[in-house]
Amino acid sequence: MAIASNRCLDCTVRDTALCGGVDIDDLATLSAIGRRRALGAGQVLTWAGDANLLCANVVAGILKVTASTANGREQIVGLLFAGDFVGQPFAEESTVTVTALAESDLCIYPRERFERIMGEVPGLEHALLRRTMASLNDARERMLTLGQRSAQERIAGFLLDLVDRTAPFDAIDPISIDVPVSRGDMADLLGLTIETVSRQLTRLKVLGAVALPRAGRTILVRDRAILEALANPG
Amino acid sequence: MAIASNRCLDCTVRDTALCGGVDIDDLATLSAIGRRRALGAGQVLTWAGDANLLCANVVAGILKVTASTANGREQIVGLLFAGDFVGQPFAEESTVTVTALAESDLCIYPRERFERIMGEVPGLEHALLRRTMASLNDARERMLTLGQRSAQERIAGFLLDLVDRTAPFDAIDPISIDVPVSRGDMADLLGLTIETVSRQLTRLKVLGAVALPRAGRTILVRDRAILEALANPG
DNA sequence: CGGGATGTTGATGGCAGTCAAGCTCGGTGG
DNA sequence: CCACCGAGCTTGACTGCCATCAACATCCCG
Repeated sequence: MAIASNRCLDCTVRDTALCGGVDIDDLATLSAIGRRRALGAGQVLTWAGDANLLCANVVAGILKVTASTANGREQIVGLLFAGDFVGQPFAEESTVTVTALAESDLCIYPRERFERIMGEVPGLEHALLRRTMASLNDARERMLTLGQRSAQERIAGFLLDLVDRTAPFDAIDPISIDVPVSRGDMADLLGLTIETVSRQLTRLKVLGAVALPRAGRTILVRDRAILEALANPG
Repeated sequence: MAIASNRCLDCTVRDTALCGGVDIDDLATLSAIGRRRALGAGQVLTWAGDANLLCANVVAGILKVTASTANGREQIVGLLFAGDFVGQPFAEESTVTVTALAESDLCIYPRERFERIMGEVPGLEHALLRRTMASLNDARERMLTLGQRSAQERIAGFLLDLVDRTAPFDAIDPISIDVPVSRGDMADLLGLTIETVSRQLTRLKVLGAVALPRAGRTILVRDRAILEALANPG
């Protein structure tokens, strides 16, 4: 028990994850049902349509949450980073597929046991509610993008989100950012095709907004103002 | 107190709304801070960007939740019907605009007081969590539509949703449905333009899937199977 | 150094947006 | 009762953005 508790106290996402607000004593309860699991890039945690057996906290890495049409087209409906919560408590069946985009570590709980603990550990349900509402806000913003914005606006906005995520608030150009997903995933995230993503990026390069060293996942933002103008025209 | 409690017991959405799972005794607490408010068609309950002052239950009517770009394009990110919860507890600022699409009745609570009561009344926070997760599922399905489906698929899927919402499970064609929103709102909901919505509807008419008596908000679904084939091609 | 995965670039076409005109329907007032 | 009017809806002509198909370049890893 003490060992289990210590395991949580040492956790790298102790402060940012769901368990952050939980009392030290209650941590042991959580810890007792949690198991670490590593996922390789491309490995799937849960499939849409399968029985909904688990919840988890992301300890490290990055995962995508996807929904698919009957004929196989895929839409990324969310990205998960260290500290994020994964899963759908109280649902019998999973409605989304969760896939690791890179090596990831998770702290996994059996769903039903996790639900029971939520009723016992004060603050846990509240914390999850806040996270779920934040996810909903995120989803709504993404709906706005998917429904109303042009390819240009989507790419520029995506890059700005990345800058805000990785760089300090008052960072000055140029800022080097590491795109955590492939072009294909960018396309699925933004509701575009790979080719359109690629074309818009080279357009940004021509405009001088970014530089694309060695055609890969590193992007150098040379002029943030240009990106902001393109993301919000008008 | 007894009067207040009775007011809730008589409520037409007592069973379906958030307060459905609340003890009769606790209802009085909720009732004490709730106020009825009627909204005319087109009236706005909350503006995106304004201080987030209230939450509410929809007693009757229909409302839209919208997000907008800086240059005025609008995306409907959700519809609210009788029994649905409105608002963003724990947020200082509202991120969406909520507008009545038709005459609507709400049961309004001051946000901060509602938050306090959530901490006191057992089951309330849990019920809200479940609703929020349902909204998130809804939002994800809509993201899939906005990102990946053609105009044809969007319209057919939308009509099928309406059928499922209004008609009994085993209803046989033809089914008459009442579209609760204007063409313009359909467009904003589906990420299309008014003209495209109109064209796709007449296309469905030509295909024999629907009939459009007197060009308005009533649609007769003649052949549900056609709609299903169009909504899920491939 | 090869081979597969990933990313870029080019040519083309179709779907849906835009602009514009006409239609339908309900309401209003002469 | 009918003429008028305006909002909402439909239809048409045209344009343009982005998807599609295809070839090529680059990167990565054995």
